[in-house]
Amino acid sequence: MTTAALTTGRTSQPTRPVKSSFPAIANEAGWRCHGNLWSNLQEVCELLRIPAPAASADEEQLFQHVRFKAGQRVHTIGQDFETLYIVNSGFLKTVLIDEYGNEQVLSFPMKGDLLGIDGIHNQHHASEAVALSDCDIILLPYKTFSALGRSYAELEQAMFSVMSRELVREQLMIGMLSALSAEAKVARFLTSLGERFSQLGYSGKSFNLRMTRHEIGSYLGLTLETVSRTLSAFNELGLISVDQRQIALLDIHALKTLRRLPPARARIKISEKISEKVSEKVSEKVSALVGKNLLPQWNKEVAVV
Amino acid sequence: MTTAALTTGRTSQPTRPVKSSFPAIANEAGWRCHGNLWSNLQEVCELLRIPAPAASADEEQLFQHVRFKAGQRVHTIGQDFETLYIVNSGFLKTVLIDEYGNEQVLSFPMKGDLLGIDGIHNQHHASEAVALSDCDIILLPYKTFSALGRSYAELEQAMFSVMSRELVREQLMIGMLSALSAEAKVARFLTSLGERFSQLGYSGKSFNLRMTRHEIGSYLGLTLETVSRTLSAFNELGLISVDQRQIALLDIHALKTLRRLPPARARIKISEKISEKVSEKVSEKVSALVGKNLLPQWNKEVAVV
DNA sequence: CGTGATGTTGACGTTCTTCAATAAATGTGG
DNA sequence: CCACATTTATTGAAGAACGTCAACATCACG
Repeated sequence: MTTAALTTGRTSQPTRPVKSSFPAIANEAGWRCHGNLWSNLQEVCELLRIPAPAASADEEQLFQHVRFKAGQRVHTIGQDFETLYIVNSGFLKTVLIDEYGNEQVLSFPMKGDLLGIDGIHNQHHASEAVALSDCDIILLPYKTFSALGRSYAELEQAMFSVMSRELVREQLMIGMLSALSAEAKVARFLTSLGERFSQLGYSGKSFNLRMTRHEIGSYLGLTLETVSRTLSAFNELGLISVDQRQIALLDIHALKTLRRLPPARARIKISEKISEKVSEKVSEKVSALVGKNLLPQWNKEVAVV
Repeated sequence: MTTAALTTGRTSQPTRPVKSSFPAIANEAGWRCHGNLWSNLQEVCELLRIPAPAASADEEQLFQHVRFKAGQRVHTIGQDFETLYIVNSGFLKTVLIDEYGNEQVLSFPMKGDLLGIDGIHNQHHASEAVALSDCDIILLPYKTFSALGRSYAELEQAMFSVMSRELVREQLMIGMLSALSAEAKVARFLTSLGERFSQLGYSGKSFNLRMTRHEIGSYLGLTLETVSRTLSAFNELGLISVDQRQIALLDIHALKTLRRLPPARARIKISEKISEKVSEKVSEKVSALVGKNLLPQWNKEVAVV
């Protein structure tokens, strides 16, 4: 299908808001295929969204790029930890494998994300990073990084900040996993994906999912069927449009504030009413329903000493 | 109110551990009650289970202790980040507060745990730490820590390791939250608490819970009723004995490997059978049942490229 | 001793999973 | 390029697991 073709084309190399003024290397796909690419510290910092240390141009340190094909592993559980990884392009998942060999998806890293932090402790990786599309990854050998930290105190500081950021992200994930309904989980998953895409310069309202329903379900603590059903429900309500992995967010506000969908029988009425009116009213309708089943679980908790 | 005032007063302007020629003080509880206690870097590192840097005795740095009464907050959400905290004694919870004021428990720190990491990013705390019992906390002002890191590279390295450890812990938490049944969550919660206690030199088999059923439920993504019922079920099965907050773990192996309990009607038969036999057989019985409902959710996932 | 916080237990309902059947998409080898 | 197998996605029906509501018991604390 056209969709499919478009999708693959896009995942492998989306048109990039390039900062073309770079002298050494421009981030263009064509340049890479014949060999490796290298990035300097400044590029790395930019990618990680941390302030670059004032470059002392003499001791210019370069970092190697490595390409992974979809399905390949960047690192595996138990593997010796030697290097951190920064995603320059492509999409991945990180997973935990439990005692029975089942995957538990922990995150879906993309451009600008840092991989491998979990290996610092124990010198072994606790999780596994798998490429969901072809990826371009920058190697940041931990020894090199440590040495650099000694020269640039800001760098060390920035790395603490990145790790802290990651920790907060996981905390929010924990909160979401234990407190939200299936619908709310899926809704937030979609909006947060959208936000990440738009931060990278892509459309935050229309994008392709790089992962299967199963992987989404694992990430959110749901079954793939529940994910599929929830997406279908959102689609019927006009909150999103979904065709396989092609997603368009139609009512981001409703998705963000949604806590629980009305029961199916009530929903039918709504969509009937919708068909009578202009579709712009959907947002209001749904918003009105949002907040009905508020505080189903922790509502008795009051944050007072 | 008084609490709030106290909290703010204390956290907003903690007395700084100045470089003072204070004599080193032994960690005896009695010595503290009339005033503050101070710890040197070596004690701090010991507490954090990281290698202490070879002490250059001249620039001996001391860190102040602060005591918190049960219910007081060590830091609150949004508060400016100035210092890290190390638990020297006592029990706490860290919580997130959602948009409706509901608490989400993230962890139950105890002796040797590091608090406040989430504040490094953004310079504001993303979570709240509340004392569940009277606590003795060591202040580790971030500025001081950063400065020390410049002198002792190992210290910085160790701090990366601690943060990585924390990250891995949270990853495992995510895995547990999304993959396990209520029974398995409670069982693992108990055994992991036991392990932490025994690492601290207390009994790992018999201890007091410092938190309410509600807090456990929040931590595990369950309601307080489910927690209570599950504990009762374990009690009936002879896996634990529970009386209010006093817990004794009777069959740790079964608790660790348990995935799902047999339905209540089946359970009755078991306990009848048990009463006929010696209670030592409980473990085998339950173990036999464990593994029945294996792989209910992610079992079709195969980790192959 | 009484009051509020905490814990237990039951009955019931809803959400989500499980199982199953089918369809659509993707990849493979001829 | 087409048949084929494989993976992925959709949808339905049935039931289990867990949450909700409620009543009561117990504990902690002033």
